[in-house]
Amino acid sequence: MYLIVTEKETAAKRIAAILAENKVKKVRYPKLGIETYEFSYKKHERTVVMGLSGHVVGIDFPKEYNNWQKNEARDLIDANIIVTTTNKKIVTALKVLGKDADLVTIATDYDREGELIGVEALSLIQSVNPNVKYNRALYSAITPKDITHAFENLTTVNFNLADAGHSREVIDLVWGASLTRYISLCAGRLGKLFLSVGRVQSPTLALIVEREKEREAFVPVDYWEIEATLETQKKESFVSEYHMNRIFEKEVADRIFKNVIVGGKAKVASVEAKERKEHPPIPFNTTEFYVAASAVGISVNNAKRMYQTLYEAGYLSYPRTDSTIYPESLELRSLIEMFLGTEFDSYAKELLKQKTLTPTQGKKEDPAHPPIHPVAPAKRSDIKEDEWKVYELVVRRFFATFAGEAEWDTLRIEIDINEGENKEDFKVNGSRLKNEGWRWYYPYNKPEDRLLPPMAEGDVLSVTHKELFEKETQPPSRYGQGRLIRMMDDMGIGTKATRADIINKLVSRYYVHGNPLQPTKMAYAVVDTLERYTPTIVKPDMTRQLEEDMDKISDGKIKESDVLAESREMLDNIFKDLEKNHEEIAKSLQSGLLEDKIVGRCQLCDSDLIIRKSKKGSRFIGCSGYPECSYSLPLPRTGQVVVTDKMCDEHKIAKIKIITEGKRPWEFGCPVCNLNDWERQKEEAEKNGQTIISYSEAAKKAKERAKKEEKKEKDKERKAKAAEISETADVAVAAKATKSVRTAKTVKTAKTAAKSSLSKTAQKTTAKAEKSSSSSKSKPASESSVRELSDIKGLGDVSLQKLNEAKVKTVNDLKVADTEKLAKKTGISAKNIEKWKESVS
DNA sequence: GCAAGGTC
Repeated sequence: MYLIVTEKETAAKRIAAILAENKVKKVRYPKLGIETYEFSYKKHERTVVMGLSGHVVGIDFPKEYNNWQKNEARDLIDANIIVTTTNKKIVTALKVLGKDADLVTIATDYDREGELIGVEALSLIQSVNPNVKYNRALYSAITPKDITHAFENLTTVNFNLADAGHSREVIDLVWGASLTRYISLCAGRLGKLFLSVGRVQSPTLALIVEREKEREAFVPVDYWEIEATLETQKKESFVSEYHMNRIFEKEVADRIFKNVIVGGKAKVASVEAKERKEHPPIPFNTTEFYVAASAVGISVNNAKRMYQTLYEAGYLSYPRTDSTIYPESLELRSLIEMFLGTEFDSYAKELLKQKTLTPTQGKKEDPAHPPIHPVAPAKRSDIKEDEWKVYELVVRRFFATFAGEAEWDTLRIEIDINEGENKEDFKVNGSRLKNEGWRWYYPYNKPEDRLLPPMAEGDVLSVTHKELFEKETQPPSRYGQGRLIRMMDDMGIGTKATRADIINKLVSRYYVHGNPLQPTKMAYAVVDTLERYTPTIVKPDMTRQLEEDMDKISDGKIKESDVLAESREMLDNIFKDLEKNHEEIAKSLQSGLLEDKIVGRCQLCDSDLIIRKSKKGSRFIGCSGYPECSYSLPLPRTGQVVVTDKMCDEHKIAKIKIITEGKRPWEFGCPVCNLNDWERQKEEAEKNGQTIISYSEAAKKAKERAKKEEKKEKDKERKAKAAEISETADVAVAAKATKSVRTAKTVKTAKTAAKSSLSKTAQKTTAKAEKSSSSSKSKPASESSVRELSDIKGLGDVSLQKLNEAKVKTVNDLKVADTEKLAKKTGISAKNIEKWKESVS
C-alpha cells in the first residue's frame, strides 16, 4: 500500500482528488475515528491519503518534574525531555496504516514546521515498519499544476530542517518552562495565577509595557489652532486654517486671531492643482488580513474565528500564510470568473475586461501557502451575517489587487488675510476622487471628497467667522491588536499561526487587558525583572539568533546538539545571576503585585485603598490604615479583579473590571457608586416592604447597566475612529470642520463627513442587518429545531466526539454542564462551549 | 498549573 501523509485533513482530501485516476473512495475507520481517501495512482493500486492535525506529538518533561515546589526551576535546564502524544487518535491511525505501507510520501506543508511534522509522522510509522521506503512531496498551493508537479518530482526528506524545528521546540520548552517557574515561585504566584515567560510572549509584552511607559512619561504641550470661515464673491463659503496647523505660542496665536477680523477681506494668494495617485493594495496575508479586519471594526479574535469557519466551509483559502505574492500556479482568471452571476457580478465583469491580469504583490513569499483569496462564491444566505463581512472583505481585497490606481485631484490654496503688516497666511486643501480605480472594488475607509468653490489667484474673499482652539499634544496611543500583530510580524516574532494566540495568552495571564491593550503593574514588574537579569528573552533578538542557528542546522553547518548545549549553558548562567539576586527580584515582583491592587485613596484617612481577601476568602476593598480605619467596599465574589486606569470622577477611585476566562469582561465600574446604588435600592425595598435585595443582585443590575454604557461608548469610539481615519488620510476631510458648523453648501461639516466616512458600505451593512434580522425573525422554527448536539451551528465532528468522550451526549447534558470543567476535560475553549450553550438556551 | 508551534 502507498501511504501519503498530509498536514491537515483538507489537504488530504484535495490532493486525493487531484491525484486519483479514477474515483476516490472515502474510507472511514470507526475504530480509529479517522477518515482516509483511497484510490489507485500509477502502479499503486491502493493509495491511501491521510491527514494529520498539525503536530500529533510534542515534547515535555517527565512526570516527576510536575511539582513546581519540589523541583528547582533550574533543574529543568538539563532535565530529560520526552516525546508525548498530543493526538492519540491520529497517532494510532498512523501506526495501523503505516504497518501496511511499503512506500510513504510525506506531503506536509512546505516549511520548517511541516518538515518536522512530517518527520514526526515518519518516526511513528517506522516504529512499526522499520524498513518502509519514504520520500517527500513539496508544493506551494493545492492546485492540479502544483500537486502533479510535486508528485512527479518527489524528493528526499530534509532531516536537517526537521532538526532545526526540533531545536526550536527544545529551546522554547527549556527556557520558557524554567523561567516561568522561577518567576512564578519568586512572586508567590502559583496555581491558576502563575506568571509566564517565553521567547515570543515576553518581547510582545515588553512592547506593550514600553508604550505605556512612554505614555506615562509624556508631557503634554499646549498649542492653538485657528480657523477662519471665508466667503467668495458668489457667497460660497469654506473653512480655512492657519498655514501652520499648530501654533505653540499663545502670544502668536492671540496676535493672529486678533488680526483675523470678521467682516474683513482676504485674497487668494496662490492656487496649486495637482494629481495624486494611490496604488492598489497588495494581496492579504494573515497579518494584513487581521489589520484590515481590525480597521473595519472586526476584532482579531473574531476575524480569526470567522475566517476559520469560512475556510472549513470551503469558501476561503487557507488562513495561515505569510505570502503576499500570488504563485503562478494559481488560476487567477478563473477565480474571478467564478463571481460572474453572483452579487459581485459587475466587479468581476469589469476586471475580466483586462486582457492580462497584473496583480499587485508584496514582498513576502511563503512556500507553503498562497495569499488569502476566495476559493468559492458564497451567497449571503449561505453564511452568517458577520461572516459575510469577512467574506466580502476578502473578495473585495482580492479584486482590488487586479484593479487600477485611484486618482485624486488635489488643490492647495493659500490665502492672505489682510494686506501689509497685518497679513496672515491661511490655507485650505481640497480633494476630489477623479477616478475610483481600485477603490471602487475596495471601498473601506475611503476618504471623502473635500470640495471647494472655484477660486483663482487674486480673488477677493471676505471673512465671515473665526475660531480659536486651545489644544494639547496627546501621548502616543496604546497598541490595538491589529497593530501589535503587524509589529510582531515586522520584528519577526511569533508566526502567522500563533501571533493572535500569543496576545490572547497575555490577556489570560492577566498581564494586559482592554483593546487597545493596557498592561497591569504586574506586567511592568515582570518585564523589568526580565530586562535586568535575562534581557535575552525580552528582546526579539532571541528569535533572530534562533533563526540563524536553525538555518545553520538545516544547512548542515552545525549540529542540533551543539546549538542546544550552547543554549543551555547560556540559560544556566542566567540562573546563576537570578539566584544571586533572588530576594531583590522577589521584592520587586511582589511590589508590582501590590500596585495592581491599589484602587485609590481612602475617603476617611487618605491611606491607600487596597483589594484584599477576607478570612473566609471573599474579596473586598479595604483601607491600608486598618485596624485604625475600617473603611471598606464590597466586590463581586468571582473573577479576576482588575484595576483600570479609568477614574470615577465623583469618588476619585479607579473603576474596576472583572475578568473571567471564557466570558466577556465585566465593567464593574466604581465600587463606591455600586455600593451607593445598592443602598438606595435596599432603602426603597424596605420602604415598600419588599424583600431586601442582596448586594450581588444589585451588582448584576449594575452589570446590565454597564453593558449598555459600554455599548454606547463603543459606538462613540467607532465614530471617533471613523473621523480619525478621514483625518489621517492624506487629503482628508478634516474632522476639525465640525467646530465651524455655520458653513454653506460647499463645505462638508465634520458631522456629515464622519457620517459619510462610515461610508456607503457601513450604511449598506446596516440596511442589510435590518433586512436579515427581520428575515431571521420570520423563521423562528430553525431555532427550536436544535434537538441534538450535532444541530448546533459551529459544533463540528471533532468537538462532538470530544463532548461525547466527556459524557456530554445530549443538548440537555450540555445545558447543565459546568462550562469551565467541560472546557478543561475536552480541551474545547470555554468561549465556544458558552456560545453553544447560549444557542440552545 | 510551565513554551511555541501546528490544526480545529
